[in-house]
Amino acid sequence: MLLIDLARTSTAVAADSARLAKIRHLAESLTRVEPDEAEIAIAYLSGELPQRAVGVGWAGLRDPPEPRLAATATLRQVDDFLDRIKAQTGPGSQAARKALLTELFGALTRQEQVFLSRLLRGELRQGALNGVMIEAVAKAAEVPVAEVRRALTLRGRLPAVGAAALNGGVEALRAFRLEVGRPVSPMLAQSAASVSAALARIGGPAAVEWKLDGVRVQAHRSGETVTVFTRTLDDVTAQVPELVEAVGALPSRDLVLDGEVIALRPDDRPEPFQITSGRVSNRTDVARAREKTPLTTFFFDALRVDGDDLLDLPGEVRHEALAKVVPAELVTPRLVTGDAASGEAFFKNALRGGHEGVVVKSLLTPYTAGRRGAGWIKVKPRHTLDLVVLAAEWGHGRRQGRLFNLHLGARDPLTGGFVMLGKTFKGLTDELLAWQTERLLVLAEGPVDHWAVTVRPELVVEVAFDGVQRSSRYPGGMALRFARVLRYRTDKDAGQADTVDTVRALMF
DNA sequence: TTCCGACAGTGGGGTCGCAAT
DNA sequence: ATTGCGACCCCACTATCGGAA
Repeated sequence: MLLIDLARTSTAVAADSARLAKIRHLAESLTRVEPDEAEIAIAYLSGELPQRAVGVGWAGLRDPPEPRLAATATLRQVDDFLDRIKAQTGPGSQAARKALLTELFGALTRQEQVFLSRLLRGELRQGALNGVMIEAVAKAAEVPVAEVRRALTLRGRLPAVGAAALNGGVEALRAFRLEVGRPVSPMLAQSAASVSAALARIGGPAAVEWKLDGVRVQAHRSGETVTVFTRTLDDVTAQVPELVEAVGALPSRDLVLDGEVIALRPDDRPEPFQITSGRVSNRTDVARAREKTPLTTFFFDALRVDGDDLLDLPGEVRHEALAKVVPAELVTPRLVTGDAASGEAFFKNALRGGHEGVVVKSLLTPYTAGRRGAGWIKVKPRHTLDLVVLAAEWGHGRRQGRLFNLHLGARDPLTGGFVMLGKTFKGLTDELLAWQTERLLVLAEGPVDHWAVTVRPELVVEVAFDGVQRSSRYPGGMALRFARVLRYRTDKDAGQADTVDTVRALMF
């Protein structure tokens, strides 16, 4: 199949807003693809690369060569090129990568260049990614969607699962099993404002568990071999020796466990997320990193124990299996209750320990990987501040022509000025977007360029956020985590905004 | 030789609008 | 009315390369 074929499909998918129409376009394309190119086609049309990442980003794609007029590149040829680009490492690799990229793009038409460039930047913007592709694969392969989902849960990668469906049908999909050593898509959680709300949504007794602000891990053990994967299914075994040792010491030799690693201080309070994250990412001197920042593991689920696959069993049954093979100190603290007051008390207790919040888990639901099912609901406290808009950036895509991303500042009583604490674009409705664009242009100070607009610091917004973290980016040395707009405070002027001192007090 | 800027990639994430159910 | 999905981006960190000091 030619790349232009996929580029055209992508354009058609983007042009139709109806999801079913997108699915039709994608499925039609998949029915025509050669068996040995199916994996590539599925990956490209769902915004992924078979190589995952090839070391090319925004900067490398800045000035492409003149396009060709005739489209001749096949999927296989493009894929081979990307393999070669990815393989470039060591001295001179940046130039070599750039040269290969130029050669590749020089062989493409304009439409192919645009498609591949978006794909490489991870900005396909056709309104169809994995979720829609699952349906398209099912349609093209004439198999039930549930079969595709089930296989995807167990295999984690849609291109591989989709190719199996197209080439081997239901039978090939049923051949996917939970395999020790091969990561499963992790189960994700919805969120709720309070434990009572979460319990109400679950509608019965539930497990309330500490939510630790660490890194999600999936540990596999087969015999003496332990492998550890992250949420995105990357292998981090070498980076977390503590976890490998802990799992290696368990009595069971056949395990798949779900949990979290976190750096704790000597008093058992958690380090800031930055510390845990940095430790897990460190690959150059793990031994020294471990000495300085040891990791602690907490498991909260078991997907397989001693030959039994537990994915389809109720949460509480899986937890019982977990508790049987994992000592209590390695199990995430939890409370099973149907009582809102006890649940809230447990939540407060987790916060007192310095933790992020809790996850409320149904006792009944199976391990529904990859989708934010209603089986798990996270609850975190919410802080709010009234901050001043210092500038705004223009939006993209559907937000084109609207001032979208706000620069937020707190009042500095010492200087009478404002200290920037971060940005946010979250929580803004279309209506609010239109209003703020108009309002901010009136307040514009200095040039209105294509990137951002600096404004007189007069507009006050109420912002919610999860916490304050240390920052080397911002002059105040702190940044808001997960900031989102709640509403404009038109009743307040900038002089009534919260101060940097208030923010600083929240940092510890 | 060492330092540092630029870039890519990955960790953590929330909220909106739309289509479909 | 509810749910699922994609789009829209945030900040922090590490690793790497390659040019400057």
